[in-house]
Formats: sequence, structure tokens, C-alpha cells
Amino acid sequence: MKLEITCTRAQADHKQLLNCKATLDKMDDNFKEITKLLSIAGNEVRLKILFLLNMENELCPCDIADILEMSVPAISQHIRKIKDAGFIKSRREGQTLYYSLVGEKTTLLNNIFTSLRTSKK
Amino acid sequence: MKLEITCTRAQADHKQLLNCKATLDKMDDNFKEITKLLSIAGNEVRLKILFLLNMENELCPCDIADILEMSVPAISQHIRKIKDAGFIKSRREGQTLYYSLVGEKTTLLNNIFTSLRTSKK
DNA sequence: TATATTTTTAAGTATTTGCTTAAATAAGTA
DNA sequence: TACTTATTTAAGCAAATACTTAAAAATATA
Repeated sequence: MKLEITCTRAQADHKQLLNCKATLDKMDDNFKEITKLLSIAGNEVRLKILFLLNMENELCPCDIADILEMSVPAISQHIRKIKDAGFIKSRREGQTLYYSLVGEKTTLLNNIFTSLRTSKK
Repeated sequence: MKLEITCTRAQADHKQLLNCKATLDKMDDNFKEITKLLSIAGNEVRLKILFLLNMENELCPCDIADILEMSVPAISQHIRKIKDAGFIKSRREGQTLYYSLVGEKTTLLNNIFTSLRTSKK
């Protein structure tokens, strides 16, 4: 973090700006972590996958592809992103892989589900 | 929404899958709305802009560019996205445009701010 | 009027995203 | 063993993203 303030506006409050920089700097890990969750959930297909796993406990890629009327590879690639981010885990039963939410550290994810269920009309 | 289930897995519960489809179908507007917010906030720069506006009440693009150590046009284009999505408004004071959060229907946004402030260590 | 300042807009570009189709794995069954 | 099923992976591609630089627009000031 650079300590110089380049904004030349007469009204610019340099102390305020430096304070903002310092606050964001301290929170950098939190921003990275929350951005990761939001960028995963900020896609309609992935948000639906997460919501479905929350609702049904576990589902296989084939089921999800069927529900969302999409190809299995397309779903598989979304699942991979969600899994790489650490939000879901898998369990094998024969040929079938069942995916489910990891469930810890997901306060925000639960807030998202609540917002989804809360119709705004 | 198509009513056919194409999943050929022997264990597939067609009733469950149809029920999922119906539920998602009913919630489609909610998914669209929440996805819009999450896709806006699911970018580190925009998340920081939103957080800064929540923390400082209002800021101009020049201030934000300074705090985030980015170019003014880059910030302006992020601001436009957030504004087009309806999450911020602007107030002009001379040459300067001050941006601030709209503040209604932002329960989820406030949840996000809370998660940001809640360090996980 | 001319000039400086703040912001937006536009054009260009490299990267990322999200799908498609085809091939590769992995497991079950005849 | 051969064949089917469930899933992943890889390659290709069109569209979206996020920046850059330059130009335009809006306001203030000399």
C-alpha cells in the first residue's frame, strides 16, 4: 500500500483517504475470501446448483443437468469450480458421484439462500 | 420448463427432479435478482467500492481511484456497472460527482458487509 | 474566451468465462 | 472380455470482462 495521496481535489480529505486505504489493507484477506464466494455464487447456474444442494442434501451431476436442462459436461465444469473453491464435497456410490455442501463457514451462503427464498413482492 | 426427465439412472427419483424444476421455476425472478447483486459484488474492486461507500457514506470517483490505486476511467466503468444495477446513486457538487449506496432492499448487501468485517481467524 | 479539472465515454486488447463436441476415466453388467 | 453408464477432462470458440489510452462532455475559473 502506497502512502501517497494523488487526488488533487481541493476538498479531498487526505486523512480520510489514507484511513480508507489502511482499513482495506488490513481486510485484504477477507476481501479475497468473500470475493471468491460471491464470484462463484454470482452465476445463475452455480447459484441454482448451490441452492439445489442446500434443498436436497445431495445430488449427482446427472440429476442437476436434468433439473437445469443443461448438458452434463457444462454442469460438471460448474461443479468443478464450486468444488475447487471448497464449497462442496463428493461421495461415490458405484458409478454415481453425489455432491453436497461442505456446510462450515457458510454463514454468508445461508444468508444468500434466505434472500433467495424471501420474495420481494 | 420442460416436464420430461431424461436422466436414465435407475436410482433417479423422477418425482424429486420434477419437484426441483418446479421450485426453481417459481423462484426464477429471485434467482435473477440475487445473481445480479452477487455478480456485481463478486469482483474485488467493486466489492471494495461498495464497502467504501457503506463506510464513508459518499465518495467521488477520484477519491476511490486514489484509495484503490487504480486509474479514474477504470473506477468510472466499475461505478457505471454498479449504478446500472441500481445499487448506487450520484449527487453533483460542482465538477465533482459523489456516489452513495441506494440503501433499500439491501439486506443481503449488509450481510456481505458483516461477513467482510467478521474475520474468520 | 481560453484553460484547467472532474468525470464519462469510446476504442482497442488481453484474459476469462461458459458453453460445445469429442475423448478419456471409472465403475457396473452381460 | 466387451459393452453400457456416469462423470470428468480436453480442445475449440464466441462472448463477456477489465483494463489501457485517447477523446469528449460538463463545470469552474482566470
